[in-house]
Amino acid sequence: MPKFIHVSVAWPYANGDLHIGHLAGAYLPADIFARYHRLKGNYVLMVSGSDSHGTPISVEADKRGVSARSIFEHYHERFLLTQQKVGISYDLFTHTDTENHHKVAQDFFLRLLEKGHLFKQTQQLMYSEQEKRFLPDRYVEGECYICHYPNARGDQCDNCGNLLDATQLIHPRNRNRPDDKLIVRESEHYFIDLAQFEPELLKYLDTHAHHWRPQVIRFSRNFIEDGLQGRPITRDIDWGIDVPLPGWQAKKLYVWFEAVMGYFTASVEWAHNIGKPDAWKDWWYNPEAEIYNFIGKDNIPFHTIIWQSELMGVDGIYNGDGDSIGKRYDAPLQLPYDVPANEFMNIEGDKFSKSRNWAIWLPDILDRYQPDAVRYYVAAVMPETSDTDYSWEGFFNRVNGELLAAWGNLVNRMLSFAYKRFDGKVPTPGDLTEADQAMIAKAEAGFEEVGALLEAVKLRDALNAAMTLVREANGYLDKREPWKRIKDDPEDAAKSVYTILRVIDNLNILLAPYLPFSAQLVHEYLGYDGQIFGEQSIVSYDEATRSHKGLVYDGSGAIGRWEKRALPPGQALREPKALYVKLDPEIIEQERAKLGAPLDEREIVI
RNA sequence: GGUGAUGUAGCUCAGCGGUUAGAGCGAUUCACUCAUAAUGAAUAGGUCGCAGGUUCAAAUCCUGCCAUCACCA
Repeated sequence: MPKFIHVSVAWPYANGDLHIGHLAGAYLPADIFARYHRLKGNYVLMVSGSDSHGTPISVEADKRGVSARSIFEHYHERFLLTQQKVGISYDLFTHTDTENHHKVAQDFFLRLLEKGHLFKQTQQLMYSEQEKRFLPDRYVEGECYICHYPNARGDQCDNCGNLLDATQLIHPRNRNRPDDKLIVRESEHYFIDLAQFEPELLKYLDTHAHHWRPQVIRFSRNFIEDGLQGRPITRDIDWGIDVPLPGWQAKKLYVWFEAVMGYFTASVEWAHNIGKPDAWKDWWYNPEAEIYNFIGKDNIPFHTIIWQSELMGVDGIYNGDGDSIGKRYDAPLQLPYDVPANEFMNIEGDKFSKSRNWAIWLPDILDRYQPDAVRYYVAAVMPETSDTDYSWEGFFNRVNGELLAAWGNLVNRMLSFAYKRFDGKVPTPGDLTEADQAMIAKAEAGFEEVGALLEAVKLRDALNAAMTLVREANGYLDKREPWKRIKDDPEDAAKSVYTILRVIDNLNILLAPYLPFSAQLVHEYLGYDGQIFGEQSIVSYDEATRSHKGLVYDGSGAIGRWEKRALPPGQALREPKALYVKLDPEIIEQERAKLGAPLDEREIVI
């Protein structure tokens, strides 16, 4: 029975390009996981989108003197192109400024209000007399009341690192208008009453603890033990989703409150786009479905506490409960089954920093390196259990020494040998020797072994297991020596060459979730037609007042299956070419020299 | 200050109560030449941060300390 697998992927802030941390933290693990489940024949719905709201977008817009909208549209476009280029196979990658997202977020708000999960409270906030508005914390500067550093920001002090309350700063001032007068003023806001959900949250964590990563469970439990506070879900800003209440139009929904809903709203949008408006319920109301949230560790409480509370609070929404679509499942709204949060990926030993440009930008490196090379290295050092380090020497060693030398070379050496010496066809062997059969059995057993690791979201271990089989295949060849036997015992050479091609065919599927681009090439060199995976494309969608673009995946033509493949003897091969570009050792120093230096944005070419 | 993580071969890491502590890379030697000089085999290399404790048995559990880091005050 196929399973319903929802792959919810963290929503990137659309205020700058995607970098290697995004890829390692969420997008690549999600994509590998989704591709595996598609090969298994499961129903996968993988969604994400650009986070269009929030202060970081406004800050970037002010810095450049343009509108918030133009900032997020610019980066949304670049996110689409970047992720298409590196092969992140979203069923839908949309953004949070769609009419659909606005409406669903407002409906969530109203339903939470109606069910008594919200309360109103007055807050003290910094108000600008010149701008006639409440200032976001980042726009306020002043003397730190802890360490007395004179240029602390309203949200955090860059000198002592403490998080600050903007209203307590000594001599507060408007960052953009030195002569402005700031006063503390009261403003009324809605809060979500998280404490109401505590017993259910603890029960939820208990029932999932056995298959969650230990650090995710620990962090979530500590968060609850520290005491769940009401959290404000509205703000006095002008860029965001309107609070859907009379008299509240000047305020907006807080970005953290509405952005996590994107997993749900994007599912609803996807169903609408494919013309089956209630198809999303197969994941969100189906008790058999499994929802996985792929995020970075900085986001854990939002995805193990806050999002669950929102979902519990709106249970029953759009499920035959006063809506036009009707009921499809008689079950509560589904909570995430697993939140496989990744740790951080540092760069050459130092933390990522946008301001110092200590970063590896995806559009930049995808200009120079193959997507599968980047995917391979990032998967090999994926921060699943602890922080890891991206180093250019590591990239060079892994790509040249493992991806190219072990796997690419195995494919190349035997496909070209078969192509030249066996008349461009898969050899027709007689009875295989014991060693041949054992080698085939080992490769076939990989579907169980690697598959179990992938299902447990142990992606680095799964890759290691597949690469171990690659090494064994190289070892097998060394013993069977078809290049010698072709001279003295051609029948025996036919057996070992057939065996190794068949092994390559199987290993290629095991590696396909990691290396989708080269897997397709190997598939074709072996003489097969058709696509292992579906097609990605960028599509424009119109709503009543505006339109937006999304990255979508069409798997209808995909023929790849996670199962043993019996390569047909006699099948015509296609002339193989080397799969991977060999890296020059010079790149190590060249790339290191780029770190920390300013980098201009360039057009992304697919 | 509190909480938590990390500290294992030259490097990157796995192992988290039980036979002589493992893998990949790097080093050395040998084999091979089909292949992008790519592969395979063998060898060398560790008192598992330090000090105590629990146990028949500890890298693995407990306590303290040191170092590094993260989160929260």
